[in-house]
Amino acid sequence: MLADLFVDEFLGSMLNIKALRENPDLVKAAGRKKHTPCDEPVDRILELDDQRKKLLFESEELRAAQKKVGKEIAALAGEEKQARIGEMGELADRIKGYEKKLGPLEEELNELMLLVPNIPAEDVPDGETDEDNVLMREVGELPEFGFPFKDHLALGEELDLIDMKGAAKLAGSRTYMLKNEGALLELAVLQFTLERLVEKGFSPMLVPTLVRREPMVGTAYFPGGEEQAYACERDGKYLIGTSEVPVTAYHGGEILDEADLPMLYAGYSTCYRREAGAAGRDTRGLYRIHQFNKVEQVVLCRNDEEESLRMHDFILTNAEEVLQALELPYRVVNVCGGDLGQPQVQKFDIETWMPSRESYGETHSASRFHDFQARRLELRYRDENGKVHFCHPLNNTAIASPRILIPILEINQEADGRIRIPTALQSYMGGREYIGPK
RNA sequence: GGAGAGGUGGCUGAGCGGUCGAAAGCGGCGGAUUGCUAAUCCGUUGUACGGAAAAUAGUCUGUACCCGGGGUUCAAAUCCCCGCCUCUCCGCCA
Repeated sequence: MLADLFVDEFLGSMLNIKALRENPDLVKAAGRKKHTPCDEPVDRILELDDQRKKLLFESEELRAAQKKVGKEIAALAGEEKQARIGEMGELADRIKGYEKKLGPLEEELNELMLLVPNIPAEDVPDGETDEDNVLMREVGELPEFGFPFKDHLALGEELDLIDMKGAAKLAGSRTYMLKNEGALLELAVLQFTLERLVEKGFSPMLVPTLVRREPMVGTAYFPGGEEQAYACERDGKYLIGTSEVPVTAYHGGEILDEADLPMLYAGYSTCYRREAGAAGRDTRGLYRIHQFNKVEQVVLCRNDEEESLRMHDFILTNAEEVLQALELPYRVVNVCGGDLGQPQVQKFDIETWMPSRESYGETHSASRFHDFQARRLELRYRDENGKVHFCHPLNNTAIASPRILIPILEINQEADGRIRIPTALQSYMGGREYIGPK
C-alpha cells in the first residue's frame, strides 16, 4: 500500500535520483495509484543510474590526471614538452571513450526521469476516473425555473451573443465567437476576476502564449501532452494550454530570495487545446473548445509541506469567492488517483452547476506539486541560512471563459427571455442590469 | 528581411589556448571601529554531482558548469562550425 510506504522526506522528492534510488517502490506505487504503472521505467532508471555512477567515477579520475599533467606540460618547453604531449594522446582517447559511452546513457536516463510520476498525497482517494472523485462540499442553491429554460447556446443565438456557425466558417470545429453583450460579458468576467486577485496581492501577468519547448517540459506538460498542444513546427514553438506554463517557468533557472516568497501571480492568457481524444464529446455550445481565455493563479512558495497546503487552500478559496461573487452554485471535489496528472500531488476541482447539462461541469482546477515542477525548471530559492531549496509551485484557475458563461447565461435567464447580469459584473458592463432582446 | 556588434559569477565588467571557477568594482554576508545614521577598515562570497574521513551541521578533496550543441587540441571561457538570444542601423509593419 502506498500509505504504508509514505514517508515525509520523500514527499515530492521525485525526479530526485537519490530519493528514487532509496525508495523505488514508493514511485511504483504512485504509478499504480495514478493508473499509469511505471515499474519498468523505474527499474531501467536504477540500472542506468548504476552504470552512470561507475562510468562517471572512472572518467573523472582520468580527467583529474589529464588536468594535472596538463599543468606540468604548461611549465615545460622543447623536447621534454613534446615528449609529455605525446604520452597524453592515449589518455585523451580513453577519456573520449568514456564520453561516448556516457552520452547515450545519460540521454536515456534523462528521458526516463521525465516520465516518473510525482507521489500523490495520502488523502487522494483511490479511483480511476472522474466518477471516483470524492465530493468535499456543495455551495449555493441550484436554480429552479418556473418555465421551460433554454441552454446557453439557444439564449446566445436568440440574443445575438454567440455565433458558433460564424466561428466554424472561419476556424473550424470547436471554436466560438462572442458578439455584443456576449463579448462584453467575457471581458467583464475576466477583468472582474483579475482585479479581485490584484486586491489580494497577486501581480497580474500578461504572458506569451507561444512558447519554447522548455517551459512545456518544465511544467510537465511534455513529454506526454504533445497531442493536446498545438505545435508551430517550423519555429519549434507551442501554443500554451494555460498561462501556468509561462508564469511558472518565468523564474526557471533562478535562485530566488526566501524573503520574496510566496510569489503570487495572476496569469492572463488565451489558452489553446487540441482536445485530441475528445471527438464527439461535449460538442454543443461553449463547453469544450480549442481556444479560450483564462485568469490563472500561480503561487511559488517555500519548500514546506504546511506552507504548500496553506497556499493550496488559499488559491482554492480565492476561486470559490469568485464563484460566490458571481452567484453561481458549485461543488468542490477531491480528485482521485487515476484522474491526477503525472506531476500532481493533489488536485481539487471546482465544478459549477450548468442547468443544460443537468450536472456540475469542471470550471476550476487547483493543483499542488511539491517541488516537482521546480526541479524540472530549476526554480529555487535561498533561505536565511544560505541554503538552496526548490520552490513549491501551485496553481488554480481563477476564471476561464467562455465556459463560465454557460452557467452565468443559463442560471440568470428569466421567463421573459432576458438575462440578468450578476450584480458584481454590472459595473464592468456599463451599469447594465439585463441583457435583453434587441 | 539586409548589414554589423555582442552574450562571462547576484550586478557591472576584464580575460581571448595551459598557472582561470575566472581580475577589479558594486552588491550580499561576518567582524572591527565610530553617540545614531552615514562613512571607513579587515575577512568572506556560485551551483550540481561524486569521493574521503567525520557518518544531521561543518571540513577536506575530485569533476562539471564562462548562452546551448558539436568540433579542433595533450590542454578551450579563449580557436572553428551550427543554433538560440540581445543590441545598433536600414527596410517592412499592427
